[in-house]
Amino acid sequence: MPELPEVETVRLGLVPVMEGRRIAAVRVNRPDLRRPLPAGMADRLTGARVLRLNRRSKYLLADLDSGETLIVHLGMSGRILVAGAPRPGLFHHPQPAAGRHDHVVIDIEGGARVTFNDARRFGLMDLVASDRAEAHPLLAGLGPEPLGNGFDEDYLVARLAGRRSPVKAALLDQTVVAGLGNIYVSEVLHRTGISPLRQAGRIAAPRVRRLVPAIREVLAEAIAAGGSSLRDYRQTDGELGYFQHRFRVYDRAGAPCPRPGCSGTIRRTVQAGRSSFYCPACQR
DNA sequence: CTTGGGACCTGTGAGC
DNA sequence: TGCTCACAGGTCCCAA
Repeated sequence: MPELPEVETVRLGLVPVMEGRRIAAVRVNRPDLRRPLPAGMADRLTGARVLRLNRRSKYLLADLDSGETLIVHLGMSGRILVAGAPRPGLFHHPQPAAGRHDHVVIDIEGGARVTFNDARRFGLMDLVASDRAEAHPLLAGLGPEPLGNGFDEDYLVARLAGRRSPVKAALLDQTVVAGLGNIYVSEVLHRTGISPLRQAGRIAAPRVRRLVPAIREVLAEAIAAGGSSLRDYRQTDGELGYFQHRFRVYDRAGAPCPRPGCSGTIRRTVQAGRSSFYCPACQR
């Protein structure tokens, strides 16, 4: 579900309710996510103050004043929703009913309630010492942030050189660049006129270089749109993202290619078990 | 080392 | 209405 833009949108929604605030209470309804929740998580979180909320690739990282960092991944179907708590002194204002897959509920001092909901339970949480967070096995192997300084044209040319896998797979490889997923790879390849089927190492360098600004553009536009909502994904206030209305190829099999002057038809194919969408007429 | 395939888990929509 | 199948924003593990 959530790729980098969706996770960044969630982070932006959580910053105002979590940063600088103390965690008042934590309830775990189901500890068996993709991996078991860390031992004693509720106790280790309770009372800690959130210093800063960061993102690395598709991971959210909450640095706590306890010296630990909470790592959260949303998997395919994970959501984080924020609700205001009942206001003291007022007529009782009930919290929204607990949802079917509300696995972890975090109450923030001052009244906000942050709920982690994940139907498929491919998401995960872990707690690590903050000074060793980057070395965490989940994070250590990640490639550069596509919106950061460590990602540029020369780097990508070098990383794709010699690769025989399709460029679709190469861009989904989180050690090459961290944060792209199935939607945005398809969108980037359409914008650059590169077929997802093309072998990564056999794309001329000038075309590889064009991928870099295209990746940055697509991600930035999607973040500005609050991400893409297909099924599960919501912003933290429950609103849908709206970048799905701007998809040029993803989930649009049979539709005419939106590229000006192109008369092709969007096609769906399967690569490594995942759908790819592209225009066979203008993507080569 | 790289690459592909299956596994993990639940929900939804299409087709019969 | 009810069943079955395909498919879904991700990642890990294992075999070739």
